[in-house]
Amino acid sequence: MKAHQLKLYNTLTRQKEDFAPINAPFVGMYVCGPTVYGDAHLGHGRPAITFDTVNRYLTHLGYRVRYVRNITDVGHLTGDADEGEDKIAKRAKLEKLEPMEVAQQYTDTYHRDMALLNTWKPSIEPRATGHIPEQIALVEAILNEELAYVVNGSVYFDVLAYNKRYSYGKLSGRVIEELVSGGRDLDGQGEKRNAVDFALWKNASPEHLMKWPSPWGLGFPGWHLECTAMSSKYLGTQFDIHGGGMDLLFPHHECEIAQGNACNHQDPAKYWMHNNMITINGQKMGKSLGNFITLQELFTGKHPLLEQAYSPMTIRYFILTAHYRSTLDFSNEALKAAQKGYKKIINGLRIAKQLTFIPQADISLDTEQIQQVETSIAAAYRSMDDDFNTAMAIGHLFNLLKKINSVYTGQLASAALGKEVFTQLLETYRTFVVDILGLIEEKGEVQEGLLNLLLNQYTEAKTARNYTKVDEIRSGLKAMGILVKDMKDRIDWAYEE
RNA sequence: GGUCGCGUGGCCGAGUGGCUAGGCAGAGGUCUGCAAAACCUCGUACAGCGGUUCGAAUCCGCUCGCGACCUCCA
Repeated sequence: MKAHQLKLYNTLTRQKEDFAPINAPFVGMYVCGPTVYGDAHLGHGRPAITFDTVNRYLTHLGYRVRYVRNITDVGHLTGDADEGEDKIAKRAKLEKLEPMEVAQQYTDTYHRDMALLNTWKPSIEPRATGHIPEQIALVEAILNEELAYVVNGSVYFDVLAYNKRYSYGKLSGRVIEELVSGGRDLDGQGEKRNAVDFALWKNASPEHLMKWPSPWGLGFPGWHLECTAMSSKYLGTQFDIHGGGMDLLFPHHECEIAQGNACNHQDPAKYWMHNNMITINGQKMGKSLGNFITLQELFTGKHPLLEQAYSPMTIRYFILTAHYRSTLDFSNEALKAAQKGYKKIINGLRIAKQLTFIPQADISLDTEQIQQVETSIAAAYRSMDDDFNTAMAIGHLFNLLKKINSVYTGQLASAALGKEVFTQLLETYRTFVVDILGLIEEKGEVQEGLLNLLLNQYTEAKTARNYTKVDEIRSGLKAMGILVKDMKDRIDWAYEE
């Protein structure tokens, strides 16, 4: 294995930095998970796939990753600044269910969709409601530091007091004075001393469904607190990577940094990574805009904007063809192109599995071909080392695929590459596609035994020059998504692209 | 209004101061019973206007257009 200098873009410093884990070979990574009050949509797919790929690549490089991704099942309020209603409780009222029933239901569908997208499960997936004591302890610690205050059974973080000792706004680049003066919600400040303050603990009204006893009375934790509680519990007070969507940068992640410093006197994470948004017609796809498409709708094609269904692997491939820090625009055209690209990659995988090295004494090494292969392999790794540039890595994979296909069709002899390079070609391709990018063959209804029977018939008919029958079989299989490929010396098949 | 980012060929989407991104679509070719697949070749793009430079799509400035965050949001 070559030496890799992985670089990643750190939102905190706004530049690419050499990745150096605090305690190599161990890597601690925390990623903000979903609030389980609705079906997962494309926007949830992006961070899940992005950080799954980070996880996969770090693992590939030999790091031992502990990947923690939370489930938010309480504390997320609707409406403005700490004044709204709990999202899950709201949904529960609508559906006449227990809040935990709602949370369970959407946790299950989230897991189902994430499995379909072939994301690895997190090492630990903690729930906010399972960490109430830890969160209460944090509130007490922050109160002890005199960086929070109690009002009517609620506790608020005192941002101005904090900013005297630390620096609030360093992640998002906010300037505290502007936040204070230029704040928009002049009306709904309520109990807070200042609009920039945020809730650590909220007093629960009598009709509130989810509430716990605390030193300040019955209540529930503020949204930002859970991530601090769970990340520090499972990864320590300072860990390597904190990930999430760009929309969480402010205020959520900013508040996490503030809470971490207030309790532990250090920044919670060394590297902050943020994936960009998925847009639709140039606008962010999100719940607030109501323009989101759920993953299930994509998989089934049941949505007015969808011209057809797109498989989970097509979605995964689609997301990986863009760099994670770029916005990615949704369109049927782009999805269809992704579908074809994905099929091409996967057919290459099938082919790579079949190919073996054939020594041929009469064929000499082709240095130009060898160099092209070696260059592409190195470039694929370099792309991943450069802030997980999957889009570029995929480009190089297609170059490798061309070589594989050339060997497959007999246009390039494996002997011309030499055994070592040939083996490396197949191995690198497989490793990137399956292990790193997480693209796998989707279980089709293809029964290989039946298919081979048909293909034998096909070959027989062809030998007999019964082209009517040949065409019949070919078009019949095509209707089922199978392409028959007439090779020089044999018949093969592929998924239709 | 404040902060930040973006504008690449028909579409999507990478990118580095001079060296082919790639995919999809399209054209031609090889192969083929005909196709398909695969492979080879091709378009010669970087919002506009200035500037820095031997040389910029890549650096700087301005203009135009778009978006994100500032409020729950992946």
